[in-house]
Amino acid sequence: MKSLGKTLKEARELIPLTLRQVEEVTNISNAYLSQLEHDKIKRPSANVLYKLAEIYKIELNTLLAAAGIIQKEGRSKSKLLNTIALSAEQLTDDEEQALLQYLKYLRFSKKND
Amino acid sequence: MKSLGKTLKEARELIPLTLRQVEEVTNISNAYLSQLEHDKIKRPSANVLYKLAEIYKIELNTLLAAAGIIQKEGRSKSKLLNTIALSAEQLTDDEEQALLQYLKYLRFSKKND
DNA sequence: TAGATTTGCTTGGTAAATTTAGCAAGTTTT
DNA sequence: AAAACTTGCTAAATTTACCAAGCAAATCTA
Repeated sequence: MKSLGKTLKEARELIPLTLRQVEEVTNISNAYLSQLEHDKIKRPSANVLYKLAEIYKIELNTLLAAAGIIQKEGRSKSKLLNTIALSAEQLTDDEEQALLQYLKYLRFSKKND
Repeated sequence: MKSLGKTLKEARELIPLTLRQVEEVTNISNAYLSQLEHDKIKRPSANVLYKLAEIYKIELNTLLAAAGIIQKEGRSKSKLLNTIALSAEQLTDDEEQALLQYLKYLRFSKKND
């Protein structure tokens, strides 16, 4: 299971945002964000986790699971997939098509091995 | 909107359980539980909220709302993005990583044009 | 090439979360 | 009726989340 810090850092870099940009939106200091990403914080407040889930466009359950608070993800396979899907919101139509094409390619090449 | 403390106290008395019984199950001290029920705690950890939602058999969202962390419900995704997420469910972890890499590449090339 | 900005990070301090200890009012037991 | 236990509560002590300030490496600018 990926740690909370790693989960947060991946989500942030995927968008991508700097620590200070996240600070500006969430009012969570960049210092604290850095500590979170290095797993220095054991029990962050629900407030913080929710704000980050919101800005990173990932499910709160994903963060709760990464933080070891809940065990299983419900039924959606992985949190990375939510990350992929939702962060794709900022892509242009062309880029979205390209991503779909690439997905098709992945699945196709899978069939022939 | 009912306060977090009132929500917790009502839920506990409905079962019913004493503060010390809840403490035994959750490892949250009865002293702290009492403070929670009197709204002395502004930002409880996600850990605490989740454990209490579990033992009281109420939705975590209910507690988050009572704590003023979330307001409403509803998450809207575009259909195309759902397609992406659903298709990606059949991928292996390696393929998932490849997709992530490709998304990053799309983002990156977008930044420099 | 040097100054200015940006970025992630660490350190030190403070306010707030959480626990320990213990009290007062009830309830049970003998 | 008084030990003995239970229950909710609070003050004090401890731990930790969270922030302000500032540093070093990287990147940008002139």
